[in-house]
Amino acid sequence: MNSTLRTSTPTTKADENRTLTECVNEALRRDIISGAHRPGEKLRIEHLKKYYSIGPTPLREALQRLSADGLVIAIGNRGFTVAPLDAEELRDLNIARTALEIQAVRLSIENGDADWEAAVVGAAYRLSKSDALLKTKGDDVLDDWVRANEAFHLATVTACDSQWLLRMRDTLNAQYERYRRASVAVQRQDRELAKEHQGILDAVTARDADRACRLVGEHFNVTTGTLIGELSD
Amino acid sequence: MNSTLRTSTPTTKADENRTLTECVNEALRRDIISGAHRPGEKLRIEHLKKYYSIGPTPLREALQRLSADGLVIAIGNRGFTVAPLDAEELRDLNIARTALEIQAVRLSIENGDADWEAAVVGAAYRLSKSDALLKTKGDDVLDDWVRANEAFHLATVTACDSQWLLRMRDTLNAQYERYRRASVAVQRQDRELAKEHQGILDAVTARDADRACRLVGEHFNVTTGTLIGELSD
DNA sequence: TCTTCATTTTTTATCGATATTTTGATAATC
DNA sequence: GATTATCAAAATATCGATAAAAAATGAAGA
Repeated sequence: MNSTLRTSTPTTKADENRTLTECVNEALRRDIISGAHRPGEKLRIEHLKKYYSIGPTPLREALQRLSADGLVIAIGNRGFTVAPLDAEELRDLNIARTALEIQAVRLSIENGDADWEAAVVGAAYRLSKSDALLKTKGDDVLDDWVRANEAFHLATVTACDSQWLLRMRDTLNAQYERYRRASVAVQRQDRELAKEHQGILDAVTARDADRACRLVGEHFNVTTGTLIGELSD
Repeated sequence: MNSTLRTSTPTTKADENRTLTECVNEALRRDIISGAHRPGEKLRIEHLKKYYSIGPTPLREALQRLSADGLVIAIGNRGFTVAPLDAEELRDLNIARTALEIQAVRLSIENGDADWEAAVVGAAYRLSKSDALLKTKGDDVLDDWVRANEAFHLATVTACDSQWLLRMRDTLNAQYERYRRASVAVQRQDRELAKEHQGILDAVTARDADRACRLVGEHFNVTTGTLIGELSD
């Protein structure tokens, strides 16, 4: 029943059993995070209807959900826009996501079992491969690196045993990803990202929560600093 | 144009300029937090249509927004239910909200100016009055106490200078408030709540961030412990 | 008595049409 | 010339109706 929505990935079998609201919600989310819909852009219902080949009702429902997530700004009687990007907000965002990440890492180190630790080591190894590849090749491996990077950081927090912590973290990560994608600095690997990740891994396997949290905080601050610098240009 | 939605508060002037989606969203939110719609309850569109005297479209839009906030569970083709309450989730929730609150308090103490400090003192004084009243009288002052309590804690964090931190905090507070309301322990003032609040105030005015964070964390844990104990009965 | 399957009923999801509101352009007034 | 008023055009919000899906009902067979 569901037709393929105008976005990169083709319709999967899983889509069959989904409502149009869910499909268009995910498509819009992807397109906003990836930058296909640019920050500040007006999201006109009539336009989106054609773009995603869908009626106005599921569209509006998806937009309402996204506005609760902060990816879309909804103003009564004045429609919807993509949430804008702004250097000051990025600083703000980094504060909140660091608070959540650090607590999640701390709890994971306290609670995590051997399987968790192994998964972290695996994700770190995967990321180190992608890191190395990124230095030689260019854009084509960037998507892979972004996924591996996210997967590594996610692995470090999965044992925290708090769904709410992870949920809030997800929400903020989606926001943060927009800033990362909007930047060209992801390609410029001036920093020794690999070493920072290795340091975090070492602290995690040593079960040194304080050190791990400190390193994660610094890691986030450096990344954010780079992005802010670029955004202020 | 907007008719009064079936909820306690009467239509205010501000309502005039709001969309029905916004109105019903707030009404539903209030009614879910207050417990008028009980945890786990099925939210049937047909029923709500009559209850709030409104069409299905703004209703569904509001429900989608609330599901992004976690107050409502939306399952495709199976409609909406009020998110259930559960002792394990409360523990989880408390972890996340404590992480945010503590970081917000720490930043507020670092950034807050004299005006902020004065506002905290004022809110604490207001709360102490309500605290005292609660010991003698009963339910009729409970709403006032809930407001004063929330206002005090909010005052301690407003200078944190991170909208995202405050936004996430709001989301989790709404959830937490449901557990508080579902409990009868709010009335049982066994604990020396007033003293705990006084301790937090002292630490804040002394600009002792570490002590303030520790006290807030303990304060949250004790409150949550009481609620969990009651929920497990 | 318990399944299984078909049928009915209820509930949910979606569309198309309409009413309302805002925006933009043009004319009128100070 | 700047400001306000008026109207037309566009966009948004909302409703009622319909299509689609799930749940409930009940009959037939083991």
